[in-house]
Amino acid sequence: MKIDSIKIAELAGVSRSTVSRVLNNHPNVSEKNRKKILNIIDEYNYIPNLNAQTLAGKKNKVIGVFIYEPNMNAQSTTDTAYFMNFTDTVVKEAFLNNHQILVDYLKDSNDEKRIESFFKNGNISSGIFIGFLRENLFLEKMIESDYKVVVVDYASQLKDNAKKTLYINTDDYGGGTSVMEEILKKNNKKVLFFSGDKKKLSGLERERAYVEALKNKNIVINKTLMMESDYSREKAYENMKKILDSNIKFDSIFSSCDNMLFGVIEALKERSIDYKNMEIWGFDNLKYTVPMGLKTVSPMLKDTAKKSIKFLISDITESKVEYTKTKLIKNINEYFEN
Amino acid sequence: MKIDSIKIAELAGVSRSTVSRVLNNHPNVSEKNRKKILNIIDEYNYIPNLNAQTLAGKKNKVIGVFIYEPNMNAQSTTDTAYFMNFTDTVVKEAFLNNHQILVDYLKDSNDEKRIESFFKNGNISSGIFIGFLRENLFLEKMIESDYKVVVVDYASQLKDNAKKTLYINTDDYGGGTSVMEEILKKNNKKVLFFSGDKKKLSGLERERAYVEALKNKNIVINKTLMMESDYSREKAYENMKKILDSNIKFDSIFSSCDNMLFGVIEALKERSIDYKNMEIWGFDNLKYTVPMGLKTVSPMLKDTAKKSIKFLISDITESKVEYTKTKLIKNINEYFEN
DNA sequence: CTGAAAGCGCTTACAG
DNA sequence: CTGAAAGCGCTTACAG
Repeated sequence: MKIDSIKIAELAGVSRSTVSRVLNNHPNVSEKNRKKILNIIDEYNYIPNLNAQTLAGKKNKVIGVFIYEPNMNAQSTTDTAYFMNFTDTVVKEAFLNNHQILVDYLKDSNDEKRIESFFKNGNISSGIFIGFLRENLFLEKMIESDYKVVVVDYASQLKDNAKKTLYINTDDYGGGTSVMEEILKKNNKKVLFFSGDKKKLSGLERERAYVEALKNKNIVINKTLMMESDYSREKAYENMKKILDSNIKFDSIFSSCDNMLFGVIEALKERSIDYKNMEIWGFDNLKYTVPMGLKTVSPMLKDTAKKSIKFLISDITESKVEYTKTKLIKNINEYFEN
Repeated sequence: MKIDSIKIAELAGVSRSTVSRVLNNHPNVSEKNRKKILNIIDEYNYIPNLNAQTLAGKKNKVIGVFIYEPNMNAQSTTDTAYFMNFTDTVVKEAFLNNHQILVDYLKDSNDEKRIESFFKNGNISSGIFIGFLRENLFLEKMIESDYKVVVVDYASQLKDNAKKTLYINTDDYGGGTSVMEEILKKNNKKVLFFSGDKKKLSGLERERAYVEALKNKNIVINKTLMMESDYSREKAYENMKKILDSNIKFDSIFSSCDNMLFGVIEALKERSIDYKNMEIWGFDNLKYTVPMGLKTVSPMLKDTAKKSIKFLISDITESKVEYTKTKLIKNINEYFEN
C-alpha cells in the first residue's frame, strides 16, 4: 500500500499542511494533533519522500565526497587507499551524526558539471573535496560559491572571496620537521630526499620541512640528494637506482610518501643493500609500511574527517583554515593504536 | 540565472515535452529540433534536476552500499577496513559506469526504515548489502522485494522467493581448502584452528574447509585444536594464551581471519615462541598481514565488487548465486600484485 | 492553531 | 513529430 502525507492526513483527520508541520518540527501545532499524527506515522511506517522534500526546498542529509583522480579508468591501478581511508572515517562520522555520504570521483569537466548539479539541485547538502591540485579552477569556483564545502590539503591561505569554506590541512610541515629531527639527531648528515608532487600542497610543504631542517642545523643543502618525483612508486624506484648507480653517498632516507618509499626499498633490496640499521622514513602511514619494519608519519585522517563533518553539519558559515597534527609511527604497536 | 527545462524550451522555441524527449533520448523528435535543443543545453550548461526527475518516475544513477555494523558508535574502534576495501572498488566501478555510490551503515531498525525509504523514494536505484549475519530478517525482506539488490557473503542457497537478487560469495570453502593443502603437504598433523563468527556464512565455510581437509587426509579431528571465536583480535589472543598455558601440542596454525591472526601472533611473541618456520595462515588479506611476513588468502574483493556493479547496472532480473575465487598470498610481491 | 492553494522541476500518456 | 495537461510528493506563505 502506498502511503503518503495525504493518507496520513486523512487518517489523522487533518490537512497535509499540519502533517508537514509535525514532520518539520514546527511549533504551531496543537499537542493533541501532534501526538495523533506522530502515532499514525509510526504505525504506518511512513517516511516522507526525500526527493519531494528536496524539490520543495528542504535540505537533505547527504554529504558529497569528491575525490580528484585524473587517471581513473578501467585499467588504472592507482592506489587510492589513502582517500578511502579518509572516506571510511567520514562515512562513520556522518552516520553517527545522522547523515549519509555520496562518494564520487572527478576526472574531467563532465564530472564537474555533475557535481555542480548535485549541489544546485540539492542532492547533497554540502561537500568535501580531496586530492585536488593547487589552484584548481573548479575548486576555486566551489570555494567562492554559496555552497558549504571542505577542501582537504589544498591550500594554506584562505582565498579573499572564500565563502562557507573550511580549508583543512595535514600539518605536513610539522610532520616533515619531526621526521628530520629523528634523522638528524642520530647524527646523519646526508639525507636522501624524495619529493612528492609539487602540484599538491603536501609536496611543497614536506620539501620545505626537509630544507628548513637542514638549514637550522647548518647543513649545506646538496641538490643531488633531492630527487624530484610525483608520489609514484615507479619513479622513486628509478630514482633510487640512479642514486645507486652514481657514487652519491647518503646515510639516511626521507621519502615524502610511503608509496615512493616502497619503490626505494625495492631498489635497495635488488642490490642486496642492508638498510636495516639506516634511518628510513616515509609519510602517510599506508597500511603496509610499518608492518614491513619501516617508519612513517600518520596524517591522522580520522581527525581531519571528524573536523570536516563537524564543520559541515554545524551552522558555521565563516571560512577558515585548520590543521591536523601528525604523529610519528615507529613500530607495530603505534601502528595499531593509530 | 536559474535555468530549467522551461527556459530551454523557450530558447529553442519548443515545448518542455520536446526538451524532455531529447533529454531522455526518445526517438520521436525531429533531427532539427534535437540538434537545436542539444546546443542550447550545452551552451547554458543545463543539467536537469535529479530530484524532479526521480519524483517524476525516472531512475537515478545512485547505488547504495549498506554495511551492517551493530557496534557502530562514537567510541567504536571496529576495523571496517575490509568493507572499505570493498566499497573503494565499488565506487570506482560505479564511476566508470557513470553511477555514484551512497554509503551508509546499518545498526538498528531506524536505519532499516531509512534504507527502505531510499529504495521506495528512488534516492537509490539499487543496493549492495554486506556484513550481514545469516538469516537477517531485514535482508530477507529486501531479497524478496522488487528492489534490485546484491547480498555479499550472506548465504549460499538461493531463497525460493528471491527476486532480482544476486547472492555473491567469496569462495571461502575453496580458499580454506587451499590453505589446508599448503599446511598438510608440509606434513603437519596438528593444525590449530581459529574459527570465525558462525553467524556469518564465512565463519561456517572456512571451518568446513578445515574439517573436510583433515577428513580427506584421514586425520582424526581433535576438538581441542579448534578454537571458537568471533573474528575479534582480543578473543583470539586469549584463546592462544590458553593453548600455550595448556599442554596441547600444535605444529601449524590456520586462523580464519587475519584480524584474529594478529592476536595469535601477539600471544606467541609474548612467550618468545619462535614461529618463523611454522606454517601459519590467516584469511582476508588485511593490509598488514603479508608485510608482517605472514601468509593469507585474498578474497579478491575487486572481483566481487565488479560483479556486483555489473549485475546492478545490467537489466538482468533473475536471481542467482555467484562465487569469487580466492587467491593465496604468500609474499610481498603477490601482495602488491593483488 | 489550521487549511486551501501555489510551487518545486521534471516525465509521460494522451490527443492531435 | 509536437504540445497541453496531469501527476510525482512534498513545503510554505497566506489568509483566517
